[in-house]
Amino acid sequence: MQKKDAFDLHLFLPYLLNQAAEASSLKFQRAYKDRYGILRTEWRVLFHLGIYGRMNAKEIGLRARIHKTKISRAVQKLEQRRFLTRDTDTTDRRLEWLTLTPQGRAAYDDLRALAQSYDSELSAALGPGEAAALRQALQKLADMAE
Amino acid sequence: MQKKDAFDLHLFLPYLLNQAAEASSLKFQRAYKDRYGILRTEWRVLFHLGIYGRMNAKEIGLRARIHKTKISRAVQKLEQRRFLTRDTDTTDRRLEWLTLTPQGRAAYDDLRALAQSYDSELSAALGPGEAAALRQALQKLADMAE
DNA sequence: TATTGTTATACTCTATAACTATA
DNA sequence: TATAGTTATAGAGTATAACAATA
Repeated sequence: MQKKDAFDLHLFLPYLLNQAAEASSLKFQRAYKDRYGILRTEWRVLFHLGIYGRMNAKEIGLRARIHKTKISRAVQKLEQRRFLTRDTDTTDRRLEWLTLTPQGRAAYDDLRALAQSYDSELSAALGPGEAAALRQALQKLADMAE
Repeated sequence: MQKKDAFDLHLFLPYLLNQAAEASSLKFQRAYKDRYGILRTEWRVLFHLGIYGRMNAKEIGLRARIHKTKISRAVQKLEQRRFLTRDTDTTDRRLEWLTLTPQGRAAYDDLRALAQSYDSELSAALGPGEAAALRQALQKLADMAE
């Protein structure tokens, strides 16, 4: 029996979101780490280049809401692993265009397939309607903090 | 126009969950940090003691799924801030019973009220039905990783 | 002066092994 | 031997200020 002012921590959204995010990230995290030795920001940058093609750091930062310092370091790592190449823009030499190498694209293709099947697995566990509703609610929350 | 094999990163559940968790945690995180100078694990331990009363580290770890080393450090910090006291169990001297001090309870009461109003705010932004469905889906995901 | 990207630095969070003291 | 809790250490993630090069 609970008191009038009872508070259920396990229903508190920020707490619950963290638990779910951590649990659902673990499996995928191990995959990109074990297979390619990359970290969170690095796979996110890899995916942006895989999905949208050639981009510069600024654009990636805007789309993924990642700070430029994180991107800078992730790009260095991905370059060291020969997953991307950098080309200075010819008219504005502050800009660097990033492109996946064949190796980078192969890693992306592999991880994307994995992400897709893992996402399907999670969606199936939730049920299709529930999964769609979940995505919508999460996007609302993510956008609130703009 | 998207290719057949297009993958929308922003619909990938682990990614989306992280974005929403981070966004929704920020505001509350600043509150407990600015007001009481405590960190994530510390407020979680504080809340467990506030909600359930006297507990030992093991019990907190089981309920909150926090590793014992994290709890150990959080308890030390909370003790330094005079938010809790430790009492060795009389029959099994390996056990330490943790109890909030009046200061600890005051901090809990303050933060709990804040958490409640923040949670209401988030729920209202989502709509009541959607918020309930969200909580249910998140609990399913959090429990999957047991 | 403003912008793109880099470097330095500090703090937060997580994971694991090894340890103590008790049982 | 097993358990409750501690310490040490490393790795991963985040945040911010200051900087160089270019516009």
